[in-house]
Amino acid sequence: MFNNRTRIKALLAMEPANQEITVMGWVRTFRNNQFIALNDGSTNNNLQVVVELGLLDDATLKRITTGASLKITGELVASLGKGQTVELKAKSLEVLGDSDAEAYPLQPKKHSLEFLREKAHLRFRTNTFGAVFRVRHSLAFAIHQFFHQKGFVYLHTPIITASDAEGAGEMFRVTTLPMDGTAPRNEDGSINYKEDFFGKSTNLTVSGQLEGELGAMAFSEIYTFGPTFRAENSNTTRHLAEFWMIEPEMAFYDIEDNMNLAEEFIKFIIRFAMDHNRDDLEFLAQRLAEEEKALPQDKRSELGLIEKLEFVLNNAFERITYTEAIDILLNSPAYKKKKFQYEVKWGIDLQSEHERYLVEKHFKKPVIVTNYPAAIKAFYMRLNDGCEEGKQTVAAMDILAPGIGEIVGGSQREERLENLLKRMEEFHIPAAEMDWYLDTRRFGTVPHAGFGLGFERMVQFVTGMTNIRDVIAFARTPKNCEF
RNA sequence: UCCUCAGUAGCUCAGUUGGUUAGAGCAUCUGACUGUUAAUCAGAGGGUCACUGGUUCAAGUCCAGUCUGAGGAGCCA
Repeated sequence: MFNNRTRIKALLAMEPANQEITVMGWVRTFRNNQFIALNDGSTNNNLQVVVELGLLDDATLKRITTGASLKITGELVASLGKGQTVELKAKSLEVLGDSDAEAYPLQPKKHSLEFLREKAHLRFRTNTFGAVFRVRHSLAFAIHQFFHQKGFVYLHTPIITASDAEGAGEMFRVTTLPMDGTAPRNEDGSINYKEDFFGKSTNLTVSGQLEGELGAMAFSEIYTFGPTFRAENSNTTRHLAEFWMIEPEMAFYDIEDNMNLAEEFIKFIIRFAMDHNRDDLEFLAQRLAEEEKALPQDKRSELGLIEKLEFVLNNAFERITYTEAIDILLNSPAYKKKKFQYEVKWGIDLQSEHERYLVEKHFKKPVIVTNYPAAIKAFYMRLNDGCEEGKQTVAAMDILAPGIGEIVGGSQREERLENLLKRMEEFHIPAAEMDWYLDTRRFGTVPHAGFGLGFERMVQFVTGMTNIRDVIAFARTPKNCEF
């Protein structure tokens, strides 16, 4: 019977009245042969367990090492020491699992994030990663709550897909054919995928959007929240080969409705984490402030983590069109001083340096950029009517966040069959393979819109972690698939 | 994939213009102490200087290649 234990989070909130309590957890540090800092993951705060002299024999005392798991029964009393209000006076202590102090990699000291990335199987046991993953959980939970209360249907779109028309990046191939050169061939020497498991060439999904649109054409509003795979050789602090994405898709929404939903959504989940993970966020804020002390003045954040999140909650996102964004860049001191590496003119895709300037220097808050040139955006985005000759735009919207860059990419979808077919032709997408998708425009098409939010980027934004590999349990990146 | 930087003890790092036996703090182990807060004090052990090759009387240090990591860029969420 193990479930009579009290979780440390609950215990720390109790009034001490010499009540008998059983706790279980892992030793963070054992001081003075007398004070155990015990953590069970329910909170970042450790419980101080006091082991009085003579309670345990020397052999047992020696087994209380960093990382060991313990079951302790004792009395909850007001603490005599300064660092905590309550502590557990042990009456009995059982070592559930030993932890060889010489072999256990985590020491009661500060470790680098790079080192902990290599010990990802143990890093949940540190303060920083404990906080990050509790916040990650809260954000995930809040996402379901937000959409559920709005009547959205959670749709599980497929992980394996035969569609390669999304154009959202390089894909991972899924096959059961042998890789030793003996796979069946066509007459022209190419691989014969008719012999493969699904009878065609298949991949891991890069987006659930197209399937999501099918759902929206029946339920009115759906969202997906699942893993997404991109085989890009990206080595950055904001890319993963396997990441989680939230993709709401709404019938009877235009681009304006889409932006309103995205902004409300982001604020809701941040608010949820602020309300439910205050301790964790305060710890992370402190960690970040400590980290930034080492940076030169101009590289430090103007606001602390909590202040940044509060600022986002209390201010409307800036909304500008792509054309306005270009004008701002062209009139910026940075442009006039030739600080930009890449050319700025109408028609370019905004580079990281441009997005950063808009978000971090000019507006200093999240910015929604809309109405991008049609030439640089996906085929399914709705063509805007009445555009100037040579300046055709689409009803796209990207939300740019300080420090992260693009956190949301979305659009109103092209619901007019003729326009969609024309765009697919321009993008060399074979309409025959997309017949199922085109049926939504043939049978009861409606104005609709949606967006994709990169979950890990959102977790980065809320926790202040600068490397995306530190906000997912076991990161998959080029040349790295441990655990 | 491109650019830049880095790889020395379990961890974080120092190591001079190439020159004897490669150092520190923390961790670990042993002992002391016992109301500590990353406890403290004393002592001890711990190294294929990423790997391969080259230059040299002599390489942790110089050169070339490879691998790994970090930051930035591109691709994007």
